[in-house]
Amino acid sequence: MKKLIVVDVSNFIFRAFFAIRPLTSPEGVPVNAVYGVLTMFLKLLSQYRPTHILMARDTAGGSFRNELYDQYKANRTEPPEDLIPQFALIKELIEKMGLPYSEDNNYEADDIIGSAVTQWKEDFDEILIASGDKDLMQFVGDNIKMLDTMKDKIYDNNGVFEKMGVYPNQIVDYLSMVGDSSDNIPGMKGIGAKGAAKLLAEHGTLEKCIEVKDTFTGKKLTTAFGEYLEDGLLSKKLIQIVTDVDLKKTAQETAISFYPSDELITFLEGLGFKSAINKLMDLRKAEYDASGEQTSLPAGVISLEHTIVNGEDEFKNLLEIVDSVEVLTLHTEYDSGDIFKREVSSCSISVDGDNSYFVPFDETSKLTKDHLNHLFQKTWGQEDLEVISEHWKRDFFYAGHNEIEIRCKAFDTTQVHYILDPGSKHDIISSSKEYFDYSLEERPKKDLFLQEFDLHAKSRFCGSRAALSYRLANAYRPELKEKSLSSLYEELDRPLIPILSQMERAGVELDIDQLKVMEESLEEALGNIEAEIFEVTKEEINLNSPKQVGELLFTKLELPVIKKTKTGYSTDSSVLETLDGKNLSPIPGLILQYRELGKLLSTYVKTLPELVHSHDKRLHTHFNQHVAATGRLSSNNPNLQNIPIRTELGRKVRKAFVAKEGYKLIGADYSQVELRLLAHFSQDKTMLAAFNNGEDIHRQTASEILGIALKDVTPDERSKAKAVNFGLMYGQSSFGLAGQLKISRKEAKDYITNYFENFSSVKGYLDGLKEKAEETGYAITLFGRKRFLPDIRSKNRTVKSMAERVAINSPIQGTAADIIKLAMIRVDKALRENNFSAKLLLQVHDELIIEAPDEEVDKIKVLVKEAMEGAVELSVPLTVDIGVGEDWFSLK
DNA sequence: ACGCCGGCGTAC
DNA sequence: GACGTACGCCGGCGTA
Repeated sequence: MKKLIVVDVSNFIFRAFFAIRPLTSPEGVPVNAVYGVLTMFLKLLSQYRPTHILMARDTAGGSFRNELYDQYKANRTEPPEDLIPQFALIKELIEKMGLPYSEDNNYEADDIIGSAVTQWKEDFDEILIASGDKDLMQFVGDNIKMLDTMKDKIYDNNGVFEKMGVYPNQIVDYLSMVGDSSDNIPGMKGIGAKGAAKLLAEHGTLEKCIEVKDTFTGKKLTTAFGEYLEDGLLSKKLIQIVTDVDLKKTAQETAISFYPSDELITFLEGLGFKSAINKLMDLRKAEYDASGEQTSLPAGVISLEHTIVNGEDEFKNLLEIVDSVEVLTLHTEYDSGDIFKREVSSCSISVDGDNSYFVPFDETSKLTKDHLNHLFQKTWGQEDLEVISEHWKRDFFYAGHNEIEIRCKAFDTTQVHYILDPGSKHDIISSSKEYFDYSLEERPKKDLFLQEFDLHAKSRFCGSRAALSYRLANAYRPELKEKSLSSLYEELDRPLIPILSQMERAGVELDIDQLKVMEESLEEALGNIEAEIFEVTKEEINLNSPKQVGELLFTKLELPVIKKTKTGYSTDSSVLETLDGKNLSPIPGLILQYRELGKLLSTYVKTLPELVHSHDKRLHTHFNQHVAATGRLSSNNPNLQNIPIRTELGRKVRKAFVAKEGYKLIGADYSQVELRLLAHFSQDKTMLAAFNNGEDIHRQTASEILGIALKDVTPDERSKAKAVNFGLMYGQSSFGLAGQLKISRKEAKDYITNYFENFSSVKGYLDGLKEKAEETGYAITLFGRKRFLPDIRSKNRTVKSMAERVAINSPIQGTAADIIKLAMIRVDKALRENNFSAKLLLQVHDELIIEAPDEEVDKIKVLVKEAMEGAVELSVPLTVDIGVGEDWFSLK
């Protein structure tokens, strides 16, 4: 994204001089304009973040316009006495700051600006003209906008029209008629702002007006077009800005590389600018990225205005504003944490990133539910409107639950930020800091849902979020394009949002009675194990405390220390298993049992029933789409993506996840997606053949690395091969594999060596991933999802290796995540199009759980299998296993 | 009383 | 130093 700001320096100087109270340097020289200009420059850099800048300066002499018209600027008095010495200081300031500038003895700053924006239009994605001079509005168009830094307003085509009553291409004609008293441009006497706007609205141009002037009636108009027509034509010549001045610079040469030099600091010290120096010193501490570009800047000032809308007329007025725009933020606040009972307590709308309208709908509001529904219909209900929100999934949830139709285009700032940089934070406070160095108010913790805030505080809190969301969306759009991530958002992550919201609404039925039975038996078993342990130790400790368990095992019982943690002895399951294998004491084995049961009890059996919702007696998890850096979903409150399956006992928890009466659960899981992706990406012949022949991949792997026949592979050999397969995708070392399989490092190393000899292309592929990531700075999935890995260029070997493992894992895990997201969209679409009542309930990374009425089950099985297997075409088949049952345990 | 962190264990 | 991505429980410790 290349963004040029062209600064009208003289304009800045005069505005700064009059805006800032008189100041003098330690030496007694007036410096208020210098100070003001410096502040404006810094604000420009931090708030509008240009990549390029050009300071357009006037020179001392007159311009060609004085030859054209001796009265040009004749009404200008000399600049105020206090300002005169400051011109040279500002010139010096610009040079000491190293800001690119341009000037020409025969032309004014306006001409430099006109020439720059005209000649370089194609070189930038966006150009802002920073000036208060209306004349310059004539250049506004496609990617050129006018920036008023004093009011923090940006005028595009429509903005110019709103302010002036005419479009940018009519500005010259407009000013020719109206005149400009500051430059002593006469205009046509008798025509004012309204008259000119009206004439131009009717006839388009001054020339057209002249053609039809004989039809004009009214004395003023006829005199203006008679007697004062020449004035108008002369005015036009004076107003027209030259666009072919030789700028003596290329567009590239305006790139900013601003770093506060010692020289600049000394200069400012001489002027006595202490606070500005502090700001600049902060800037020195700011981070610089690999290319030397600044990644953070000193605090910018964004001034926002918030209007409270709490009456019929204001509401109507707001609806009119809403009607007139194509994009807006609608920030909703809800009144309770109960997802089914919550009501909207307020809406904040911003249509420009500067102003917000706060519409309360709580008990203090004069507006009714009808108003709210009307507002939703005008926003969420509009197909051609883009609505920005920081939490669209919540909005979809509310809308779905309340049968409000959403037809607009959803711009989710949180999700888009995640796509732009999945490894970072995505909340609006962090993003506002990151992009604008703007500190949004934190949500007050204690005052739940803002109830205790007064109206103004609420409007400020919500309104600033709405405005900043708007600004963020503006900043994200070009970045999405630039990073080629638009279609990922539009085709994958955005369509998934309403689907996730619908899954959360659906929830899953939990058989609490079953868990109660399980709870009692677990409690009893735990009591027994505890008693057995204390029987031996003769001392009661808290078995849930790793610290106390460590003391027991290694201090009291003096068992060999296997592994240490940062804080002391490790007592994790691998340690306990090792100790148990040595038969030195019954305690390690008992603690293992205690841990397994305790985990089940505390995390699942006791906790899940507490989270069943009174609304429908079902569990409603939250699926998070912007948490896992690879592109996976995550689930919380409760986490339904880590329900036990590996141990016999743990797996029984799944019996409590049941289909509702008359329905079945359908489980559909991708078979070995990640390994299939490894085969596809690496194009390894052996691996491709294994999958294409429908072999058991782990058995096949064992056979290859051990050099034995498929039929001779033992279960133990197969399980070791499985560990090798998975380890590879995580970038596991021989050390790690050895530790996991409890074999020697030598043995582990041999496995890996044998693996790479037999699957020769895999090694090349994995090494290629690391190299590619180091070269580009990111890891990328089949669908183009990028994960930026600055650490991969680190000099610290540990840090670098970590990034390399991520570079290996992310494309595989991330592509699998993209595939199932696409599958979910396909499944949801197919269910809808065929009017099935079956619903998606859960996603567990490579598995979908659907609840279907008994009579739909057979059709849904076919539909889901097709939708999932056909999500993407790979070099190996992508197969899905389907099971149906009354509960999650019994899927067959 | 509350929050944060470490250790641990569950899933894919 | 050594296996990727998550969430959540518990104990322990520091601060209120």
